[in-house]
Amino acid sequence: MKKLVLIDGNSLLFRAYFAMRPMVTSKGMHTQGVFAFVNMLNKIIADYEPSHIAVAFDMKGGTFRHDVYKEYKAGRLKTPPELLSQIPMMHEVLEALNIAVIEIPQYEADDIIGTIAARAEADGLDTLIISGDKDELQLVGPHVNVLINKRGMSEFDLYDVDAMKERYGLTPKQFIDLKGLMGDSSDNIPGVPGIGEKKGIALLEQYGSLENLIDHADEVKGKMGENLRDNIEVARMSKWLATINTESPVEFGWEDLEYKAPDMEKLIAVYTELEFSSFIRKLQTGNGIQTDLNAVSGRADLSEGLESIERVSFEKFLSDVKEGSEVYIEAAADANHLAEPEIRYICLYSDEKAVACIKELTPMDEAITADALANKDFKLCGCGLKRILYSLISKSDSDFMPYYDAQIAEYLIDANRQKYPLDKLLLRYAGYAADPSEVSFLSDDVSYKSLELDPESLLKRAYYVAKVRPEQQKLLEENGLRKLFDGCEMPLVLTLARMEYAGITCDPAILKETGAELRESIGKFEQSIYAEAGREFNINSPKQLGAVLFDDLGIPYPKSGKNKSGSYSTAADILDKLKDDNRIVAEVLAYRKVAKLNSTYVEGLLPLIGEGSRVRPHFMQTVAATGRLSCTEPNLQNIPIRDEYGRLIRKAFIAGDGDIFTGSDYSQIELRILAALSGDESLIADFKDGKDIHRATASRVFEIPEDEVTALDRTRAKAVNFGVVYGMSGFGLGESLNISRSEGQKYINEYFAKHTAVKEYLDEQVKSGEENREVRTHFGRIRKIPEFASRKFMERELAKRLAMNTPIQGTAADIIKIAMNSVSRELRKKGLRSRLILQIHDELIVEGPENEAAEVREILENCMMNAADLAVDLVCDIHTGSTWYDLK
DNA sequence: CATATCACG
DNA sequence: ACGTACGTGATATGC
Repeated sequence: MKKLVLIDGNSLLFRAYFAMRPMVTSKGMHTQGVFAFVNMLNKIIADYEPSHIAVAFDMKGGTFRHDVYKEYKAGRLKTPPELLSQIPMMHEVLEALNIAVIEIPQYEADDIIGTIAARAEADGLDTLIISGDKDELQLVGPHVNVLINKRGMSEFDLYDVDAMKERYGLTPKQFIDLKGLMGDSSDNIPGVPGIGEKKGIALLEQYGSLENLIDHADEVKGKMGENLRDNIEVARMSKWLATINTESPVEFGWEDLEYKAPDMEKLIAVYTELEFSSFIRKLQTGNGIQTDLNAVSGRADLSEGLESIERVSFEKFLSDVKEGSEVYIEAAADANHLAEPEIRYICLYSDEKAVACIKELTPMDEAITADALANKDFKLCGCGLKRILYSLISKSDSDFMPYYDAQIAEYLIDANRQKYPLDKLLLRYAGYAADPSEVSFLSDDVSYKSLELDPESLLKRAYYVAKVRPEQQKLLEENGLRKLFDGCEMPLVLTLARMEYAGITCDPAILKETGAELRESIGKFEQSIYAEAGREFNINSPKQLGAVLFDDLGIPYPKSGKNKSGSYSTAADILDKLKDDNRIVAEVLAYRKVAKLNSTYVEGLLPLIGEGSRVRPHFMQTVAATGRLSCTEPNLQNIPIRDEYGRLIRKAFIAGDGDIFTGSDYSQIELRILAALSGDESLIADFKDGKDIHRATASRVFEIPEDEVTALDRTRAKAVNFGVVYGMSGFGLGESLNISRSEGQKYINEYFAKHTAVKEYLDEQVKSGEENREVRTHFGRIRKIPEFASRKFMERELAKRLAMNTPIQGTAADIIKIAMNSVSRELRKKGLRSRLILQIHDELIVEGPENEAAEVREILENCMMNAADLAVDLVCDIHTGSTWYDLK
């Protein structure tokens, strides 16, 4: 039996687009519609095994229906440009898949499908029609079934004649009559007023067809009968509009529609452009389609290049490749942050000379090798260089030069990505679909397993980075990111490696002592809470806690709804409102504080203390979308400070013998940046005059003299200042100040009335952000904001806030990164033993001998103040102390 | 593995 | 007409 599949391209692509979260390629193409469509297509073909297949599309311009009724489909929302641009892509994919695409001017996809289905019926083919809307149900017949896509992309309803009867009580032909009566608001087909699906079906059950109903229109009673008699012509036209034309001028032969194997070369090219790596991998692992991918995917080219590399010894490599050359490097180096790292192999590759070496190292020659490498001043290229540099600097105090890191480059191109695996970069920039067997050593968490990798795989990585680089670098340059990359991010790779290797001493004895006190405190609160509750339960379980507080004890829940999982929120801001009236609530809050300190900052930290009692965190350079760093294992950027009790944790972090910490933090850096970027005269003047910015803001906004500003005024102004940076809403401000939404909004309005330049600046960020779907920091760092294209209100609102916040937070991140590089460089240049050890977003901490502290202070101040030249000065507060706690 | 909570800037 | 301030990481619970 021959089986035909007919697909309504427009309606399914539309469905596919809205069923998926946005997918955007590195070049900014939106692809989720095509992706979901192809996914569905693959499934249909696998499940249904058609002998013939075609996809019909609507064409631009009017249809024969518009000639009769020009309001046809009027009032439709404009198709989003992100979807529109996917229609030509879809055509390309279908062409590569060798699936017939049919479109005819003046006719809709429905008509094409109806016509082909009619011909199929006559010629004895079984037809399956797939669509996203129900118009096609009228085509159902003994040999024609219709699949209607429900929400998601994987769920479908199958309609045959019986299913039609069951669902609507109608024959497929009567379905057209129903449309004539009820109309169709999405196509702007009027129908008879007052008749919807229910009444329409009832009438058709009684009279059989629209025509017969019209003949007996007099019999219909009441208002409905009146409406019907007044709209007979409307009903006739509506039915005509809704009728699919099964005699459209489609010219085809069945041989044109035969299902054939895809054009692999074309398909891989298209998938590559769309960055559909998972589809390409599926093609490779077979999945029904057999082909020689080596020949078409470009892999042959890469492996040929790889094989033609001349292999030399490490010594010969150093003598052949001249000093200062670009060298691609990879290493089996574990960058162990608990003990001294180990380097087992080093691979070097010169793309220019097409030579490579693999050197196996023993603990004996690690240092000599690292020194020898450093002496050549190579420009080091790789993917994830920080790990390699960490291990190299642990063996040699020489200088190394990170020059091109593909992971960092990709982060600058698109900071929203969660991971930057080399196989994705290869596909994107070298058109090379990695073999599944390669994916494991191309993933971006090789740092955890690099020691187990065989040297050939390491060399492959180095070589692949060289193949990624040309196109990636081009994109970097086209986006104006080269300066940020060369001048800031690449030097930072080494700066961070040095910071990580330095680490900070954390005294486990002090920590354990604190832990003992905390555990005692936890026990006391537990007993007291159990006593008040009348029973024991798990206080750490928000679910159980909510039940105890709001059900058992009957404390009134101060919020309107419950949260999404249907339980009470027991978050601190909720409990805060209840703690004065309920002793148990206050105790729960206190319990939470000590429990948090113990689990995260005592128990969590202890196992991360390594050799020499030092903790060595990982500063992550490609995580935060704004350009900030993040810090893990342990996260030393969120060690408690706000509460005195938590702050005591910092006493465990102590400077080395004879050493001292010097910490320097930028004063109000984000508000200074806001003042500078917006050019707001009053803010700039406040900073020039060295004023307390929150007090000055309160004075101006609330129109009271500065010396009459109360503590409450200042608190409120401070919240407003925070709010401005976050892209605040009346609600958000209200929430943070425990005032009403409208009162919050009032403050915002008053703030903007006094700071029109700030208002204009933020509006401009939103406007250009919306236009370009991205914003930039002062130093040109890009954050793409695809949320602007969302059809969800909430996400579009988020997009606006991101557009306001990112340039500010990101510029601050740029500035401190620049400062870090110069601090690190200066300290080494001056031959000091002091080293940069921590960065906490607006603060740098240096550790070193006490007798260097004065010079360190000067270096910190100079480097931090001069990191940027803005309309507002950058000011730092500097402190010293022998523990982190004392750094205040 | 997702959710809730809470630590920091 | 919709839910709500920006950016992170670690821990515990519970499906």
